[in-house]
Amino acid sequence: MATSDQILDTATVLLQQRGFNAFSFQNISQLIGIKKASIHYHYPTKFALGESVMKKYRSLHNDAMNKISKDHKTALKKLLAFTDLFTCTLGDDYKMCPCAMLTTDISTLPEPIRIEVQAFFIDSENWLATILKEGLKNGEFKFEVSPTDCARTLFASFEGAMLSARAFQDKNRLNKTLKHLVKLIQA
Amino acid sequence: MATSDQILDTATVLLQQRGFNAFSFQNISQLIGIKKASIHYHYPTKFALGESVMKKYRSLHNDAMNKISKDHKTALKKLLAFTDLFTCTLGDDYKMCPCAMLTTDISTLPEPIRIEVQAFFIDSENWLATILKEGLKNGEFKFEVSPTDCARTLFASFEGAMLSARAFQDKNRLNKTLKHLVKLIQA
DNA sequence: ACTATTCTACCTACTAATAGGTAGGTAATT
DNA sequence: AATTACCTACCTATTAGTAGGTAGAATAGT
Repeated sequence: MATSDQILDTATVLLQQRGFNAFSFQNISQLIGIKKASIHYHYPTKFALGESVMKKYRSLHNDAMNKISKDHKTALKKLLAFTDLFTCTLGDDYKMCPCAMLTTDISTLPEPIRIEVQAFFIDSENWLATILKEGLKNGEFKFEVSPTDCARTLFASFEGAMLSARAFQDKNRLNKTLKHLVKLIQA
Repeated sequence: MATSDQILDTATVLLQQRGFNAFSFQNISQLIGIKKASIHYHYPTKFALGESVMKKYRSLHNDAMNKISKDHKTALKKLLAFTDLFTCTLGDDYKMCPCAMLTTDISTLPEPIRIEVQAFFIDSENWLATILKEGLKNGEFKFEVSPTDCARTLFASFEGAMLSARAFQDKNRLNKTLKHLVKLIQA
């Protein structure tokens, strides 16, 4: 794998595990076996690296959502597949979504990263709103707010559920809450 | 106000705004007008300070919950008053709950702080579960999971809603989601 | 009541480690 | 000859934390 991708992937995991202000160029360099200064050749600043991390993560996340739209027929199955993304992200080491990590750090971050974080929220919420509209129309779901507002509630709640699971190192906290939230909007 | 309390309160706000790994003893000392080294007299280490912050915040939070239990009659009104705590915490500068901040930072924190963070979750969830049980019994609420699981879902979702509001600097994102979540369990 | 001692709550001055970032060189590839 | 992808060596700023000193208040002994 290209060094720039190794840097990006390592930074992504460190961000998910520790947060933006708790990992360093030295951490990355030691993990992939290059010198600290060499990272600056690929990413001039830490902020630039952070922005690239978020851009790639968002792109992969959009790919995953598109795949779900293709692979599943019912709105419910699509929504459940979406919740699986959170379970996968949490993994065995209780990694957070980079978007949630950067949101807590947001007051220390420059505008380009903030915009990427918001874009991640918006992409996810838009995809969810589409699925919710679909499920509302064909009677799979019921909810009394707009699909947009319901999507915002679900996405924020999913992120919160990850946080809770992380605090207790307990995957059940995530899985149970995901299932419960889906049940709450089922017709 | 006693210096140790000034330090504690300043640290609390800095934690809520920036996260544990993005504020320093120097930040605190400059804000309250003492020397950096003097903070170590009151709190030997940054971790000790963090633990004290969380202990005081949890204590005040428990007081607030007890007051709600006394001041309101119906379970619904108690739950709504609870959601107001989140709105107040967010404030005008989009502060997060210290518990959520420390949860993202948790892999960089020692055991005593982790225990405090978990205790904050548990205190909140237990209080919520009591209110939910009450509302379920008298027909104010309906939900198909245990009060404990429902409490966990609600609390995690509330924290997620704060995160979302912070990402967009938009209080509506918090308020709408809080209202929506309450509505979802109303009978 | 007066003195001696101890304690409180700071201070200045320092340390070792680490942070992000830069300058300039080099070996291999194009 | 120029470009790519690194390297060594360095910079300045900042970090948490420590050592040791000091002014003033509280306490104890006579």
